[in-house]
Order: sequence, then structure tokens, then C-alpha cells
Amino acid sequence: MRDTASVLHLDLDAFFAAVEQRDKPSLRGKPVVVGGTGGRGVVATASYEARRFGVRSAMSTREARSRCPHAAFLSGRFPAYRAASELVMAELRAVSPLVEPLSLDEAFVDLAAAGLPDLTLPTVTEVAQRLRARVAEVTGGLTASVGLASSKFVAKVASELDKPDGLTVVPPGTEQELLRPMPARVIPGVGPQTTERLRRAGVHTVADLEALSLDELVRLLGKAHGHGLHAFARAQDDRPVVAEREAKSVSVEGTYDTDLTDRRLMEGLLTRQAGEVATRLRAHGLSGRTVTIKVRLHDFTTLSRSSTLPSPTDAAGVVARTARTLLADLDTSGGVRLLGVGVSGLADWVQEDLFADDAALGDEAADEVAPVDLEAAFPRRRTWPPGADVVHEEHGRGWVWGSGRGVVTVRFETAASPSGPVRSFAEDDPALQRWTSTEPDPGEVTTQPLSSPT
DNA sequence: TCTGGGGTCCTAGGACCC
DNA sequence: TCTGGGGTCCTAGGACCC
Repeated sequence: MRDTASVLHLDLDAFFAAVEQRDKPSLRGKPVVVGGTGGRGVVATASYEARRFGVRSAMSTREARSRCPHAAFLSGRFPAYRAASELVMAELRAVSPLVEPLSLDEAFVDLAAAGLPDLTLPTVTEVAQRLRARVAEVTGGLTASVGLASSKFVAKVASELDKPDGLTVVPPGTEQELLRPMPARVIPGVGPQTTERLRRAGVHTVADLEALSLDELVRLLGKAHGHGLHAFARAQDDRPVVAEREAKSVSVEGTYDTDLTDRRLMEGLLTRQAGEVATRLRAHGLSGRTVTIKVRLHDFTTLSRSSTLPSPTDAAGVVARTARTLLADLDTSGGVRLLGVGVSGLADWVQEDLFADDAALGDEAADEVAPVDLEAAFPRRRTWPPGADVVHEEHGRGWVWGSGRGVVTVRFETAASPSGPVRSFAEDDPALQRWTSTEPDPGEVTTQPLSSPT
């Protein structure tokens, strides 16, 4: 642990929902829920207005709808979130070369690598405030909460303390007095199961945890976890901020609104997922030796089966055939709610001579798959998901307010032109198109750098 | 019709090798 | 008849994170 508050943790507030409110003025000040909108969807992000009704991340969308029926339920526009995230990460890197993104909306910054004149509290505080202002400026008004402390652990705890749009600085030396009264749950790696185990052992707070010996903790939680908690309970955390981390696996999975029972359909879906995995492997110049399938049964029991190949592959056909073979050994007669395919044991090289063969094999193997109409049974993506950007020949840019029964309702409103009407169209109206371009609208006057995500 | 998707890390047992 | 140990790889499952 360092003796300066030079680890910064930044967390964008209600990120996905905030991007939607930024781009769709009618949603400002209103409850917005972004996440899965299907029958088995869960909430990814709820705006603060929706949180007032008890809507939370990871809650089923069904429950969120019953708690807050008048919220806008949107299925998410990842290109827009990624664009906003990249602008924020660029601002962080302008402060210090040592930036560790944890997700689209969160990152650590090591101010000790920033080349500042000093790392005193006034200096780092000013850097943090300037950074928050820059984030708002460059994203068109998104707010961030920031924590500054002597370690990742405490910086992250600190960023939670004044949300949204706040800054908390923990002076070095005061970490333990901050942590002691907090629930043990604030410690990274302490989730529901560990919390329950600790509760049964009479441990509720960080102070309670601190009273346990290393031996007791290891007995209670195992070696790695025990050692980790022993240190965290004392605010000891030497984990460095790491800029580049290599991917260890690539996977695709899907939960279906109704349980699958048709094996040929499952094989078709696995094959399609294998293709997506292979595409992503190739896009990153990776290949891997271990193919894993994941199967969640109707009763939520989750199975995995894996097979390690003699050499790494990035070929769709090889991944697909391996996946289908693994599925063959499982009893899925009760119905399957989730299927997934992943590749791990990644290497950043491909065996050149095998590459051509594998690629050819890939095409063949894709064709081997049972003749089910996958697109009819499970369309790859719905054309008009709620919240999606669209453009109409006559009315211009807008977004999907609702869809179903052959009709799509569009609100013609963007951050740049916030006063458009709401109109309905036939779903197959050729004048209406998904807006997928990452370029700004032709002719659109953009005053906010992010109003047309790139 | 409770319970997403993309990840990481850890544990534990068995095979196999020296 | 009894008696090893360590190391690595692989597999399956589970907890956790955002």
C-alpha cells in the first residue's frame, strides 16, 4: 500500500440509462431501464428515477416492470455505449498512461504514473475534479463518481460513497477507520455466499472480519479467499494498476424465452454460436485449444463440458463440431433454457498449415447441421428492439418506442432535434431502417461531441 | 413461466510423469 | 506385505464481478 492517495477509481453513473437520456430528451428526468426486454431478461442499468421505485441491476425485467410500469424499457445500444466509454477512457489516458478499464463504465487510474509535481491531497483532488469536468464535457453531460485512495480497494469503496456525481478522497492513514464499520460485503470477492458464511460465523462488518485470525479465515473460506480477506480486512491491498490484460477466453451464450427440447435445434444454435466465437477469435488474432459448452437446464442447474484439442483453432467448423459432440453426452430431455459455447486456452498465434484445412472444414461442418430453420425459430436479432436508433426517409432520425403485432412506433427525437412527433409504421415499411451507421447524420448540426456515437 | 451475458479466479479429483 | 511425493494437465463446478 502506498502513502499517497494516488489510485483513482472512476465510475460513470447509471451509465447505459444516462446515455439513453442524453440522446433522447423525452427520457430525461424519467425512469429508464436498460436490459433484456424479453421474457427472461434482466436489468443491466436503471436510471436514478427508476431506482426510486426499487428497480435494481440484475433484477428480472419482469419484476422491474411490475415495480415501475411507466418506465421506458430499452434493450440497449452498445455501439453508443462503447463510443461514450472510449471518449472517457481517452480522457483518463490523457491524465495518466496507466489506466485499467474494468468495464465500459469503470476504470482505475494510477496517478503515481501521471507525472504530477506532487501527490499531495490538494493536487490529486484537483486532478480528479478536473477529470470529472472533462468527462461531462466530452460525453455531452454524463456524470461520474470518483474515489481517490492509496489502493484499488479503498478507491473503489470511496467512489461509491458520494454517488452520483461525487468525489471522495480517503487520506492515507485513515483507511481502516473508514472501512471498519462497513459491511463485510464491501470487500471484493465477498458475494452472497461468502456473506452468508460470514454471517453464520458472527461476522457482519469489516471490523468483525479483522478480529478473525488468518487460520480461522482459511478454514472458513479456503486458502486463496482466506488470505485475500485477511489482507483486505486490514485495508492491505498491493494490487497494481495494470493497463493491458490479455483475454483468457471468448464465449457466446444465449437464454431462450421458451425452453428448448429439440436436439437438432440445439445443435443449430450451438453451431451458430460457434461461428460467432470463431469470428471474434479471428478478429483479435487469437485461437484456443479448449472448447467448452454451457447448458442451463429448465430447473436452472448449469452444466459444462469441455474438450481440449491437440492444437489451437479459430475455425468455426472445428469449434462447432466439438461443441455438438459435447452436447451429445448430455441429457437435455427436461428442456434447456440456455446454451453457450466458449474457447479458452488462448494463444495469439494460429498454426498456419492447419489454418486452411480448418477453414474449409468450417464451411463443411456448418452445412452438416440439421435442416432446421434457425432464423425462423430464433432470429439472430430483432429488427426493432426498443430504444434502437432508426431513420425514416421522410421524418429523419428517431428511436423505437415500441413494436409488436406488425407495427413499430417511432419517436422522432434526438438530442440534436428534440421536438419530433411519434408515428407508427408497418414493421416491413421500406422507408424505415435501422440506423446502424457510426457516422453522424448528414447535415446534422452537432454541438455535443457524442450525440452521434462513432 | 423468478434468475442475462461476458468474463475471471479458485477448488478438487484423476491421469500421468519423474 | 507395507510404504512416497511433487508437478502438470485436464475436467467440472462454483463464486464472483460489472
